[in-house]
Amino acid sequence: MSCIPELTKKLRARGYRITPQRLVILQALHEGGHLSPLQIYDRVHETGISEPTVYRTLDFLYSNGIVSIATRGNGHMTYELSGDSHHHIICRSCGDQLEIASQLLEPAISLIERETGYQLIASHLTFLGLCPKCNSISK
Amino acid sequence: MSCIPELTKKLRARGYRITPQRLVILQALHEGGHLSPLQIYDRVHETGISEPTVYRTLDFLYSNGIVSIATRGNGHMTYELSGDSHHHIICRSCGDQLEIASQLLEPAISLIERETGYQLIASHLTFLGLCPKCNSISK
DNA sequence: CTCCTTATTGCAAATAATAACAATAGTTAT
DNA sequence: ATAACTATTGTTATTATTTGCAATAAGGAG
Repeated sequence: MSCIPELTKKLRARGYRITPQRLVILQALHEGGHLSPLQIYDRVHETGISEPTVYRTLDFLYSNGIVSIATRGNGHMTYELSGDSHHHIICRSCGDQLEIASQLLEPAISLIERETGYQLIASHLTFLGLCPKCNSISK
Repeated sequence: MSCIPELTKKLRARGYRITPQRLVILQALHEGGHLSPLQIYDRVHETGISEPTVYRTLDFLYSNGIVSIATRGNGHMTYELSGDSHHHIICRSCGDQLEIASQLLEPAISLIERETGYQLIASHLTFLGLCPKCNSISK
């Protein structure tokens, strides 16, 4: 969806700067997929990047729609590159995860955009639910 | 949606226990609306409830669908009672919040439930977007 | 009502995340 | 290239959140 040159252009246009730290963290996310802040720190701290920078960079990338929060189970967040749009359901009982194709949500999203005037950034939503197995047990 | 007697019944059926601490925290959420863990702790610590208990109780209530995460701006989460179902859009640029009626999402949610077999817990979703004002500026 | 089982709590300590601020280094213009 | 402007970084210190474990108490059985 957004390759590096595109990204840098967009960010610079907004007055932000492209730093080695940001590129390294993007790279780590590219290689690692879903990662928590500390997992990212583990991967990059040998280059001299500090912990606060990891957190700040993730906030920054998140606010700019470049990474998304992939899961928020029990407070622990993991981040991943936005891009390929899909969503997750997590079973609140067994923790199982399932991907949802983005098409299932597209109608609702454009409806919301029309109703509210907002432009949504909805590349990775996470739903909480009960998987069929746990659902039948809990009855 | 779920009054206290109902709740206690449901939780006990699952093998959990109803403690004074849990009731006090529920009460605080009932009175306070959106609250962060530490805001809740401020409200209840005079009753002797410890900080870890606040966090653990919120996790517990969240896993059981009794409270929802209301916002996750910059990592700071606030919790609120589930129940009256509505959703939020937060403008990633100015932070403005808007409520979305749950009806807008209901079709998509039941579609997902049919497709996946999961039963969704989707009383409070948070979307990130750009409000009309910020959207026009950033062009 | 009393005993038993074990979920839940508080305490103390460890880890994760954020804030403040001076120093550094992208970026644009000269 | 060089200079100037200021976003971004690292350091240090602070605050927030989680963990381990012994002590407590909720809820069911007798």
